[in-house]
Amino acid sequence: MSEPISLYNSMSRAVEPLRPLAPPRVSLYVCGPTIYNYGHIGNFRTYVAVDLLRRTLTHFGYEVDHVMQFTDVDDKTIRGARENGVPLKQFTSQFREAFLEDAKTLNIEIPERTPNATDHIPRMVELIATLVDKGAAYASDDGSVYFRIAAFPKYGCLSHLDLENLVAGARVNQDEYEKEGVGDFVLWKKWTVADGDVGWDSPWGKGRPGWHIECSALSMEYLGEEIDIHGGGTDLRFPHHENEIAQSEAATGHTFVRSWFHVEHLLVDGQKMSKSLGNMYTVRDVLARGYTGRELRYALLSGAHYSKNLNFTWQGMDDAKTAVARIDEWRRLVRNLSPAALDEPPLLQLAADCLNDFNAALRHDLNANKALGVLFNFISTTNAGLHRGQYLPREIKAIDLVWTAVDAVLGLGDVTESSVPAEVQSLAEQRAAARKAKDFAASDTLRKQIEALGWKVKDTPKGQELTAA
RNA sequence: GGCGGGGUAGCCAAGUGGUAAGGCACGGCUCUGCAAAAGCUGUAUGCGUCGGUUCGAUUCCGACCCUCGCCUCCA
Repeated sequence: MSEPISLYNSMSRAVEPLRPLAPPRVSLYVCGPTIYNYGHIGNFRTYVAVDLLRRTLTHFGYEVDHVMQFTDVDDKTIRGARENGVPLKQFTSQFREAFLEDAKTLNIEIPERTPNATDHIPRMVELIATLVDKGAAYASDDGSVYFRIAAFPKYGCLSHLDLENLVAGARVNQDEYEKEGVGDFVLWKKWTVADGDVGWDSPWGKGRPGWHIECSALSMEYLGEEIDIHGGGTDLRFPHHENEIAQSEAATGHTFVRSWFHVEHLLVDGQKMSKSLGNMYTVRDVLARGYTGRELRYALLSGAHYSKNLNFTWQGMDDAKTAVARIDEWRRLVRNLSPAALDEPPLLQLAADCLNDFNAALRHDLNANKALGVLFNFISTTNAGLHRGQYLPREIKAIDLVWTAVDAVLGLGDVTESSVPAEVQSLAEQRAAARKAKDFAASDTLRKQIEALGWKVKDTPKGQELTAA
């Protein structure tokens, strides 16, 4: 049984109740990365937000059918392959793998299907042919095919741009003289020398698909002509998604997407990421600075609502690290108190309230920050009770189950206790002996040695506790 | 020029027509050999500025200031 949820639809510019075509199924298409390089944290901000969406949908009882393509042919991938002297496929596959690894680092659930664009060229050609037949596209003399914007009066409906201003815009490419209209965009690019051995045969000659057509083709191929949610970074709104709508609806004659989900960009130190500023960080860069994927995920989730700019700073990463440590500390406490092995969650009003508030926050356009606030309030309250020993084992179980439910959405994961190295263990034993002998000078020295090895010692009523720093 | 997003404590960030969640940082206390962790507690009479509507506005309206983004292939 699926529960109602509201999402901001950037087409209508309003938060609307989600009304899937065939509940409980929700079809979700997300524009994936162009795999010519490692993804940066800005890319992953988008995919973490999408992951929050899919986990939330699942949490509320929907069956998510999620497709995300990998763009493995375009100017950048072709250039990269040539510069490295390797076949296109070889060049892109390494970055496809890297993306999946980084997604795993961030505990992002992999979509049900992740097709490569180049595996579906015939489907794209077919779609382009349909558009040509319907008069919505035309082949130029040289063998490229363009979409005819004049044939699609709705053009601009998503980005709310009007063609008059488009023409006045500064960045219109004036070089493509073959086009009938300045706003017309390419569906099929004729082969050029720079493409090397990359190219496919088509009714219009050798070439490759334009960027926009792949998403239309793959979305329709896997999810049908009309889908529930289509998402991606905010920059894709125009022209990419606008063009997708034009292509798809001109071909099918009906609605392509019911709700548009756009994730706002991430900034670094208040500025747009760019190579020249040296602030384009990959997930790997963040790990290299000593942070974990969990901490990055927390920072990405809590930094701002998905619809607003998120300002990434190293200070923010430090804050995230401490916040995650607070959660972890609470989790250790709960687990060490051995919750009862029960299948049925017992009644604990506190736990029920927490889940209700948590759900309410998510239901309203994925308010992750508010949801986290609910969690932290729960942590504070239960920490006090747990330290006082006021809960019965079955109540501790109820607390434990709250985390299970909440983390199914947040995806922060549980602390994984790494095994204590023998050297650290040995130092810890010496320290325990020193403390017993009340040789606190030796004890403090040993603690420093243990810390130098990357571990923290904590003295508890039950003895020392070791955790990886 | 067109369209849109922001301006809330030292930093980050929710939120609502009735008197401000949460995280981080900081101070005090409890606990501790000392720490750590945790708890308790203190930090915005205030939510860009000026007007207006209202019994009452940070929340609605108007003007203005500042800032960010998009306007043809960048998540």
